[in-house]
Amino acid sequence: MGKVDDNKKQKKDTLLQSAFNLFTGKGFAKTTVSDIVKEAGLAKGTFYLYFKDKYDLRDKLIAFKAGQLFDEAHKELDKADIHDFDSEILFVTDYIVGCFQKQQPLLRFLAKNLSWGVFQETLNTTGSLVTEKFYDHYIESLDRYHVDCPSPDLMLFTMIELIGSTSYNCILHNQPVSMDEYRPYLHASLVKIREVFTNPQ
Amino acid sequence: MGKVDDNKKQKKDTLLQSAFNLFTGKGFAKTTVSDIVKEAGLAKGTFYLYFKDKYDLRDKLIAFKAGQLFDEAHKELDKADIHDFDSEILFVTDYIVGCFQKQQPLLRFLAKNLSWGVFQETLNTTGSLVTEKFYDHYIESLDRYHVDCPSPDLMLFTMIELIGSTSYNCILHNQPVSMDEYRPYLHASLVKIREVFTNPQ
Amino acid sequence: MGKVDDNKKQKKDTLLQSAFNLFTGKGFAKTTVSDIVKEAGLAKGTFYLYFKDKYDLRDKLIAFKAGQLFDEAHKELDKADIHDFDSEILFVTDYIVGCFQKQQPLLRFLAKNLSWGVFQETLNTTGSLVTEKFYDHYIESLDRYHVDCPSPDLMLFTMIELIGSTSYNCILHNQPVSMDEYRPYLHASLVKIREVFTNPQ
Amino acid sequence: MGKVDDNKKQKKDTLLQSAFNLFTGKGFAKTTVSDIVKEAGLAKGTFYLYFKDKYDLRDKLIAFKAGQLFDEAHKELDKADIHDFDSEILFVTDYIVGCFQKQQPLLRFLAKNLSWGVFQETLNTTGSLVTEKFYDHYIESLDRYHVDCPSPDLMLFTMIELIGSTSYNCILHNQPVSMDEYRPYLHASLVKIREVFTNPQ
DNA sequence: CATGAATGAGTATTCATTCAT
DNA sequence: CATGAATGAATACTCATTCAT
Repeated sequence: MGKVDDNKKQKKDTLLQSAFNLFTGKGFAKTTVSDIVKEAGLAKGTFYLYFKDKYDLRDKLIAFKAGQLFDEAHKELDKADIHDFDSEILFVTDYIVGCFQKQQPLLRFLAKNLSWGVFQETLNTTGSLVTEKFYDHYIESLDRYHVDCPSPDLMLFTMIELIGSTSYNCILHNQPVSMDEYRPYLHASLVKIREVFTNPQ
Repeated sequence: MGKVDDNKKQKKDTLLQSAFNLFTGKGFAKTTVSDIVKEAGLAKGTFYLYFKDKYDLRDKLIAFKAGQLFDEAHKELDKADIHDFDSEILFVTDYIVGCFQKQQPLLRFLAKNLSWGVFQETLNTTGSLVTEKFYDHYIESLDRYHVDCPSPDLMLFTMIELIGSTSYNCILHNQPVSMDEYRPYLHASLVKIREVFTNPQ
Repeated sequence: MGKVDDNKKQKKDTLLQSAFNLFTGKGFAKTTVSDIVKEAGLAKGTFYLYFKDKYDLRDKLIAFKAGQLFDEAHKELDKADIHDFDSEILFVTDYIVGCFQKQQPLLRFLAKNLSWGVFQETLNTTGSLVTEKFYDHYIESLDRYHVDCPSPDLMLFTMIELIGSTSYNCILHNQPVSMDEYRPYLHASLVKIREVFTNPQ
Repeated sequence: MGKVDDNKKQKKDTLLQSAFNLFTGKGFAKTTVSDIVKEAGLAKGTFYLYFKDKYDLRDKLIAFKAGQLFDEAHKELDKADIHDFDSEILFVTDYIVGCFQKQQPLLRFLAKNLSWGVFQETLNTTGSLVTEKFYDHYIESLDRYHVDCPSPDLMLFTMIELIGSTSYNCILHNQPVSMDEYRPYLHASLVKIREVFTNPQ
């Protein structure tokens, strides 16, 4: 990668980061392209060199941030001392929920976008293979712990949807209860969902 | 209610209906107040006699449409010949999912707004008590079928979130599978969630 | 016509006149919609209430100005004491050429647009019947002076094209000669063209 | 001319040709410098090595294309077996009109630019002497056929203007009639114009 | 010579909102 | 109450031009 390409990558990243700050700060709708380039310290035209429009940037940003989140969760999981499948699920759940609690703007932005669609997209769109690693680990864990799960995708889908949508309400609006109060129920529900999708050995 | 009030109510409803058509047709962001009044056959100024702005109308519309949906589900449930709690849950689930399948624009609009927040809002905001009836029925059913559920709100919340977010993906994008393929898993998951929140007798 | 309609007509005319001043002053391409509304003392949005865009205004302006020119020529012809067909032709020619000499910006604007296409357009587009009167007079004159002209449209077309395009060069650029020097040749050519299209009696 | 110069000439020609395709395709105003260099497969900066701006290129292109047209007409005339002055005029007229009919984009581009001004310009601007040859031939023919024409430039001017502006309407818009229908009248008019500018022997 | 990333002034166009009728 | 003409701030997007490589 030459000097020019380095420079280009850096410009693009600056735009993405500036946009993220603004989107999480004042919301997507109220953020203008002018705001973004001003924050990034670049010229208006430069924006259009890297993104088709504001929506294009947003989509790429969602995929990027979601991928990043799964990647971090995966890394932490590797470090942790866990020896059964359910514990892995709950660990990742807690990690993601913890991130959301610490970074509510991130949650607000990813909001209800943390769904299967994005999960798929991060796999394909992102140059990096971050989500792929996470997914591979998931599949391997099923095998490692001898979990007989005929439809692993559907199980993962169900869990991600439940985590995402309950986080939104409990963390951002404390509705119907805070996430700390809800977490035990979420854990129990996830384990039960695991039961639905797996056969006893 | 006098003739004038009738007239006013009718204008408001016309605006709501026109807005719904446009929001589901070309999306909220791309729908302008001009579009709405043109579709409604009213003057621009008239809009502001009934709504503060586009966002005000949208919020009222979400509450209205969501309330309507629950109300219909409730009415159908009353007509049906059902004699246990889980069957009631699955009946309502199937009714709502069925509506979404038939009216995908409705799903797209309510989309991920069909959450606890809206559910609460319909209870308070809407003049009508539609959702209240649905909620009362739910509480009564727990009692009628002797279901020992210490946190009925949390159970309802968990179910609504799961139904809403999985519908979005399975119905609108057939991702990861179609709703018809996913429904058995959704049913099983809901029953398991019911177990999480209830104590055996 | 009510007060409001009067007001609207006046706004539209103000925009047309302001645009004409600017188009003839600094050229069509360099005139912006902002310039036009500023000159007219109106708001930007008002422009789009009356015209689709700058091009729409230009087209309407060409038709309007061309029609006006023919109308004036026709009125002057009515006043003049002329008793044969060729004299009428030369009188109108001189009148139009005279206008162009006095109002070179008008010539520059109408430029090579003073062609059969515009002539037709003024007949249809303009609400007024100005050009129609001119055309009717032309047809009647052929009859009045017993001129046997099987294709009056083609004759008029040929003359208008020749007058328009030679005016452009001779008046605006004095190329190849000034209009005063060229006029005798133009007259002679027009009379000869009349001969081409008419049968001797 | 060295290899480098060849290369330069070729780049310039590529730009001219690309611009011509685009100008005739989507119009001058809507064609951008970016479009031109993309079509030419060159870099943006390269454009400015050869032309001052888009307008500079256009002017050179008009002169070039018009000169080319006259040059071809002249060459064909040389090959043809023609023995009187009027026939030469009509031959050239038919050749030019024929080109326009076959290449309507060319007509649209040269459009009303095919005037005395351009004719003059091609004589001076173009490095080549193409138009000069055409003009010399014209002057020589007057002499050869003993045509007594005191103002040859004015005669040529009148004819070119008439041919150009009638072609525009009849060929591009079939207004007021098609060129095939109009051609006899054009011929007759040109011969009559010749009469205007020449003295009988 | 050639490149193409970067620039940022410039422009068209939209649209929520007001208010005189 | 209802209207819809008028407003003008706000914004997206373009594109000619430059200049470091």
